[in-house]
Amino acid sequence: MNTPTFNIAAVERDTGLSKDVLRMWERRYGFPVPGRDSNGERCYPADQVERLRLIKRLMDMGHRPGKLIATPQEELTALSPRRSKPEVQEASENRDELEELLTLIKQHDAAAYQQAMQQRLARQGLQRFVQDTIAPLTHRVGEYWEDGSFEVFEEHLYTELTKRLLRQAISTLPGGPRAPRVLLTSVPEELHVLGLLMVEALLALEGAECIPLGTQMPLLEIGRAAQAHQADIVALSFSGAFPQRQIAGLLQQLRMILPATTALWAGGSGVARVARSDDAELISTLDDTLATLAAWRLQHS
Amino acid sequence: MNTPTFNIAAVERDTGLSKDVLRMWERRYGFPVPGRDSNGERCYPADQVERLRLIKRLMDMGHRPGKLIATPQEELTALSPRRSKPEVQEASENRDELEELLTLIKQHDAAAYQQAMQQRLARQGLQRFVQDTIAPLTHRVGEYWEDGSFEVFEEHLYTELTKRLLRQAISTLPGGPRAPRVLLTSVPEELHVLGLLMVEALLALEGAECIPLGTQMPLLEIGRAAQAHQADIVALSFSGAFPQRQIAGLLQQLRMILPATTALWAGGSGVARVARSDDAELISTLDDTLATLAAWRLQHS
DNA sequence: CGTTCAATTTGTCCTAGACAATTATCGCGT
DNA sequence: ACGCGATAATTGTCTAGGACAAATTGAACG
Repeated sequence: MNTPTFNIAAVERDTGLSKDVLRMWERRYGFPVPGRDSNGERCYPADQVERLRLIKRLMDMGHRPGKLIATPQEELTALSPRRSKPEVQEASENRDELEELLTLIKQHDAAAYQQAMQQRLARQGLQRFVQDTIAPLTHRVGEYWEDGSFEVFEEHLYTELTKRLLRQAISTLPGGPRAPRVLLTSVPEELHVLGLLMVEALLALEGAECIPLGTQMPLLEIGRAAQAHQADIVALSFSGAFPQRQIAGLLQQLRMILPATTALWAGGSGVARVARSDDAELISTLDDTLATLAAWRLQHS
Repeated sequence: MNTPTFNIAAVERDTGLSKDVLRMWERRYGFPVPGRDSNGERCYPADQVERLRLIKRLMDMGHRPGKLIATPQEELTALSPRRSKPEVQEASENRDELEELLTLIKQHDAAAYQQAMQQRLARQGLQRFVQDTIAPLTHRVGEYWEDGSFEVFEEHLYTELTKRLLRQAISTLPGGPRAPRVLLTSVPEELHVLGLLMVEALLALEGAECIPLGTQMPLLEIGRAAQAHQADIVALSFSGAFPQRQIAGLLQQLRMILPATTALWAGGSGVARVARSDDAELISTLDDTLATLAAWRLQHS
């Protein structure tokens, strides 16, 4: 394995830090300090890219970049989650079972994981499977990812396999015209789809008609789609990684685009800290989803 | 529906044109000409965003931006595909059936589409279903999208429903340890997953063990994943929309990261015009996939 | 008619400054 | 001691134009 160097676009791709931020850090903090090629363009060595990715991960946990960059490399161990989580422990039996499932992922044993999950699904039924297995499991994966126990590719494997399970389960639900019609998608830049699938499963179980459009729909297209499908509700998902500050503005813009009769729901861990407004219903937990659906039905009966 | 304005970041999100390009076009061509807010920052009105998206779509079809921007709005009709395609017509019966399937999508009738596809899958078997139904259908969707017959959200609906069908079909295949072990993924910025799923279906049918990691894996992570899963082959997918010029460099970098014993395959319509090299096997058609697999087996027997 | 070379087009990168939004810190009143 | 508001530090994104290389087109020539 040689040591390739990365240009600034490659570093942006691999770290998620924008070119502007990379140049700004270099100017302000003196890190990173890439070499220059014959054209005077930045060449980042692999070890600096690695450090940048670590810093990004710690930032996503709530640390400040200024501190992180000043810290020497022993911050490698300073990755204890900063957000103090009260960590309401569930019934330990269930917890242990979930840990076992994640152990299978850590061992990269896709087949065993899928089989174990299928069994759980059959035992619990779809609703409890979503609420008691997939949701806490995904949350746990997020924690493991934050404290560095999960590699990126392990998280990807978990996501991919779990997506398949959920989609398969959803496809077995009865079809036919139902109400309300819910359009499920996310805005550009937001590509986490697991939350959408969980919501879809719950709504479909409750008799709603879900129109899954995948992720990354431009705002104007969401408006068109809502009209074409005569959607009663547009449901968006924002992951915790989505820049908080943009959410309120996005919802406001979308509210202006959508007909007044179309409800706008926004869910996912990204909306937890967003201020309430008249633009959209904010849904912070999976239970809220069902409550909000019930409220909608009451209002439209 | 009011007329919201978009800041430059929102336009980048919704059009896929980078901030640099938006500013450059304004400087060079005099379009777009956004208003300015109280901070002197650009505010793009909705109609200009709309025009930019149209221009972007025509560019993806092979037109040059300079010409497009100079053209007045009647280019709306000038969207006949520029790449002259010989269009080898298939047996018209099959063609008509495919058109019917797409008509269901155009009518936004998800349930009918899924049912029709399930029937086809049962009738054709998975391999022929992939090669004779999904592949040409996806190609056709691409053409419809290019000539403006398909809206973005219709293409999304097609993709989402088809993904589900494929994943479901794959999940019914027998499990267990098989060979070779193929790691399937794509690089960051590349999020088209249908091609990967088609390849996965074909390889799984041939007895390969597929490890699906979804899309958007950073290069260094692909290396780690290949090692952790002891992959024999790393297969990447590049869609036609992926910037051609970056592909060769990416493959070269990845080749340096991977152990020499791990094969590197690159497929998808994006690699069609990439020059051959020793870094990776280029796979331009689905048939090539099976041929390349056979060649690998011959070499490792 | 094909091929090579030059001209044009086009995207990305560069520097460096400004400002607004967020977060931290301090001081005050209860 | 603790909550709250005001100031201060931090940090990301925007703006401006200049430069250059990769890709494409067009022209000249064999």
